[in-house]
Amino acid sequence: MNEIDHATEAAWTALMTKSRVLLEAVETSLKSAGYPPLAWYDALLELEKAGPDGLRPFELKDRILLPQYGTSRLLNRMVKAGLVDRQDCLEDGRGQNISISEKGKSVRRAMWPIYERVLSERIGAKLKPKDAAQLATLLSRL
Amino acid sequence: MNEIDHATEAAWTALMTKSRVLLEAVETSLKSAGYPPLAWYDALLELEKAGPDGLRPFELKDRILLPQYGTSRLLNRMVKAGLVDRQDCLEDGRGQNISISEKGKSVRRAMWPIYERVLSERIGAKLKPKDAAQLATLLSRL
DNA sequence: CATATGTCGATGCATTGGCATCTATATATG
DNA sequence: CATATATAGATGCCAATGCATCGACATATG
Repeated sequence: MNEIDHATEAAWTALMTKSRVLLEAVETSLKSAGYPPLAWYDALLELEKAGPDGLRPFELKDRILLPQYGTSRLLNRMVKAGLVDRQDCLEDGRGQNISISEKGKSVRRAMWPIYERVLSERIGAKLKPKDAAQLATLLSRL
Repeated sequence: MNEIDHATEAAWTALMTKSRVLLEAVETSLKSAGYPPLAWYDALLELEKAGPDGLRPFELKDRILLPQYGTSRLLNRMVKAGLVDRQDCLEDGRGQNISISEKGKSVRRAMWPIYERVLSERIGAKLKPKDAAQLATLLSRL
């Protein structure tokens, strides 16, 4: 089997279109409020969830779906911006531990209302919770 | 209203994750088969659908969801690769007409089986047509 | 222990993308 | 018609990304 049916194509097209439009809406809102891109939020959130021990870069990259070099550079920028702390890893001489700083926490907290507002307007207002849940379920099967 | 419910958040997360993973799968397949990125396919398809008169760049940009400067540069590369032809626009001295070349048509045709295979494996095999249609419908409401 | 192989993270190089701005032409307005 | 404003498309500058590869350390294998 290889030919795709019309519904598959429609789902793909809608998936690409809407994800791009929504992502751009989020990015635009964050930027115009003076905040960093969404990728920074994702990284900050994962680091905050990981607790005070933080994460190794290779662990983080799997959670934020960024390539190894992309994660390396993102962390550089975030260190420079003072949002995360980098320290040498004791158990593994090659590695390092990344943890969120207080400033990082506060930036993440400040970004959330902006982010949430877009999601609320663009998704919450358009789909009842049941439909949103159904959407999530269908997507999770991909 | 501004607080988002759990289902909205789950839908958003799944939307971001799956769209990125699927897109990357498509891009990887195309690249490893020696073809250009998906954006080129999209542009070629729109130009082919537009017929022999082709499209003005500003028309194309709306259909492929690219910023003006992105479209300008994409077209540069595609002209250089010989996939599209650019000619001055008669009705508007500022503008130009872009049309797909024979080579462009054949490249698009050759890309499709690669593209389709990924969609088939990643979507068609996972969702019955009815579910895919349901997914498309839910997404279309966003 | 010595060597081969694997994993972690960084980086040089080239390509792509974002932003602001420019030129040229078109259209509107007095 | 003269001037102001708007639109089409290109581009300089800088930042971000992709790719390949590197150096450092870790682990497996003889």
